[in-house]
Order: sequence, then structure tokens, then C-alpha cells
Amino acid sequence: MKRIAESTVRRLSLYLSFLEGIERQGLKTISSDELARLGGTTSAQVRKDLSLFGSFGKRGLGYAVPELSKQLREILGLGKQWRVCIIGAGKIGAALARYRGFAERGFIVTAIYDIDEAKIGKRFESLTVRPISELEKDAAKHEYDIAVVATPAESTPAVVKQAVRAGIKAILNFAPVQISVPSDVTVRTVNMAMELEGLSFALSNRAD
Amino acid sequence: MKRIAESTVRRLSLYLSFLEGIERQGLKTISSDELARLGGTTSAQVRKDLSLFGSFGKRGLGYAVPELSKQLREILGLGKQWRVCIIGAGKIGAALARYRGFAERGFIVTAIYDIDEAKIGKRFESLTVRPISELEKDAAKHEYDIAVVATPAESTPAVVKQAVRAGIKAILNFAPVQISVPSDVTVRTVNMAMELEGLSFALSNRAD
DNA sequence: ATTACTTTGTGAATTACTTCACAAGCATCC
DNA sequence: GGATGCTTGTGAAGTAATTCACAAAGTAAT
Repeated sequence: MKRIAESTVRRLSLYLSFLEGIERQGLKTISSDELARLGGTTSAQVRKDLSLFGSFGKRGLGYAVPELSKQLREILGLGKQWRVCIIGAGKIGAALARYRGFAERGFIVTAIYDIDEAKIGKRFESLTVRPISELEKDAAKHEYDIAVVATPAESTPAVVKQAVRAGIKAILNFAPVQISVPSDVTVRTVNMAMELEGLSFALSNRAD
Repeated sequence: MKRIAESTVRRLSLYLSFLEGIERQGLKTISSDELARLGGTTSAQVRKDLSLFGSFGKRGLGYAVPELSKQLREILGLGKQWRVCIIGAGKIGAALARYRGFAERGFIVTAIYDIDEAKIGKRFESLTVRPISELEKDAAKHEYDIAVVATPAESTPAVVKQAVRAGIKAILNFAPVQISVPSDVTVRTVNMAMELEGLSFALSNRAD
């Protein structure tokens, strides 16, 4: 299958969230045009995005909501259960350990790690903070799919290296640094400073 | 000046963060090639990004680190102080109210709002939660530049409408929904579910 | 002052992404 | 069952973003 752009995947996520809302309202079908309006895009874009994976619509009618919803979940690999570990038990890590949204979407948080002696043994919900040195050994047993990295800038490169060595193929990065990984590992970075700077840029360059 | 792509702005942010690190290490100059390596891009990309705003380098030498750093801060509109209000005093809103990173970068958090009677009057750091109904009146006095929206999905559209009516031109959206605003308002959305789904997609479609 | 070497800045070429536009399919009505 | 109306799926066209490739400008060494 040919390469799918990240922007496409983001839109698929978005469509799915709309479909779930619409499904709850009990509507049975939806057109590419309505989906486009919800997502701030064009109907052609919606159809092209979906057509990369198959033809799910009926001409003249649109898309059956539960059907398309199911297909998108399938495409996005939801439905599978992914095993997640959190690395870094600071403020963000702790907040994530308490976050309900993971389990709701089939992401099972299995462990939380830190380097800091003082934090090891602390409990967050049902998880006890473990030393990062155990990561690789644990991974051999537990087969983590995703590492959520929430460490300070300095320790991040080393932590990422360990995660990669442990065979983890997807990283959600909250550390305020760029991370480098082999090409078979996927990274998504969430960086407050970068988002704020983007807004600052937009504000500074309005109307010229 | 011509339209700058969001991807370009993201890279500028990234370059700036590298330069700040390099400045601390005391290095005086850097080449587009080194910046590219740090940022996981190409030297041509770096040069093109910068050339959109001027010519900051010296042929044969590279870029003077403090100089380029200063220019990027200028381009990104840092240095100005931006006035920020947080809307939504739930978990995320509360965490953001305590977050030090805003002030460090010149973003002054001035107020936090909520609809919920029970939350109004609560204190986070130096801020007291105010009723959202006061937003517009406050904005007339305080001239907010940025609203950070951290509300549940249902209440978000109404809240965003109020923020727009209050004259706010930039929104950082943590609510798990798409928000629609007039074209002179800039929005950046941070959505955990969407990031996780992106990783799930990548994991599901490896090696084909 | 000439030569050798480095690295920028930028048009041109390429690649990626989006939008257009329309034939084909399906439902409904008369 | 033919005509009408609607909406998909998709090549082709159009934009946008990235990479190539090289002249121009600088440094350093002799």
C-alpha cells in the first residue's frame, strides 16, 4: 500500500470523531459534503482520503455512519489493544498515568518508569513507578507497543535510546526536544512551547 | 509578505530551540547543515526557511548563533509579551494555570474562567477562577491576545464563540473537538486522542 | 594576490498534496 | 421503466512544499 500522509491520518481521526457524535445522534447516513463542513475541508478531500482505503460510500446516498465508523476504526488500528508505558514520573507523566482517555480508546497503560530514586516506588492509580533500568527487561515480557516520553530535555535522548533498544516502535513525545530514532520507529511530538510560538507568530504577522 | 506555511513556522521554532542550546554551549556559529541534522531535515530546507525572512548567514561561515537566535525570536514575535487567559478550570486548565513555561516565554497568564458555579472562586497559584460570563467585559479592559481553551467537548463551541466575540485572535485548543472561527483567528489544537490514533495507524500499517 | 575550500541564497526541477470536474451508480417519482 | 436528482470515486489539473544544484561570497593559507 502506498504511503499515507500524516495530514491524511489526522483528518481520518477527525472524521471518526464526527462520526461517533453523529452515530450517537442516531443519524444513519452522511455525505462527504457534510463531513467536509464539519472538518473545515472540502468534499473532494474527504472522498479522496477515504478512497485511499476503499470505497465505503453509496453513490446518491453518502456513507452509512456505523459502517464508515467501523471502517475508520479498522484503518486506524483501533480495536486492537496497544500496550503503553509511560517514561518519566514528573508532572506530565503523573497526569498521564491518571488520564482515563487511554483505556477508553484501547491503549492499556501497563507501567510507569523514572530514573529518580526518590520517585521509584511511588504509586499513581494502579501503577507503581519502576526504575528505568528495568525497562528493557520488562519489555521482553510485556511487549510494549508505545512509549509515552515525559522526561526533562537532558535525559530524553538516553531514555529514547533505551525505549528503541527495548523494541518499541511508536513514541508519543512530551519532552521539549526533538528526538531521533531509526526510520522504523514513529514519533509524534506534543510541545507546548512550539504551539505557543506558532500563535505568537500568527499574532505578530496579522494583516500584512 | 507572502503566506508562510505552518510547517515552516514549526521548523523555525525548532531551530530556535537548538540555537538556544548551542548558545549555552558557547558555540559562535552554525551551518545550515548542522541545523538540518539536529532538526531531521535538509540543509536546503533550513536555508529556504530562513531566506523567507532575510539573509542572516555569511557564505563560507554559516550563521552567527546569537544573531540568528535574536532574529528568530523577532520573527516569531517572542520578546513581545502576550496576554493569555485560560478557559476551563478542570484538570487540564488547572495544570496549565500552574505551568511555569508560559511566563518563561513571555506569555502572561492573566485569568482563568469556568462556567461551573462550584469552581468559581477557587484559586490556582495567583489566579482566582472567574465566571465565563465576565470574559467579554474583562477582555475590554485586559486585551487578551490568546485564549487557552480546556473545556469539555459540549461546552467548547459556546466558549469559543465568546472568546471570539471578546476580540481574541489566537486560540490554543485542548478540547477534544474541532473548533470553527472566523479566518482572522488562528487556532492550534492539541488532541491526545488524535496523536494516539496516529501512532496506532502507524503501528497497524508497518512494513507494507 | 592567487588558489583552494567552505557554505550561503536561490532559481529550477521535482515531488507531494489538494481541488476540479465529470462519468457512473443508486434511489425516487411519475 | 424512463427520467430526474443526488452523491460517490477518480483521473486530470492545479498548488504548494521540498530538494537539487550551482553561482556568488566569504575565509584561510601560501
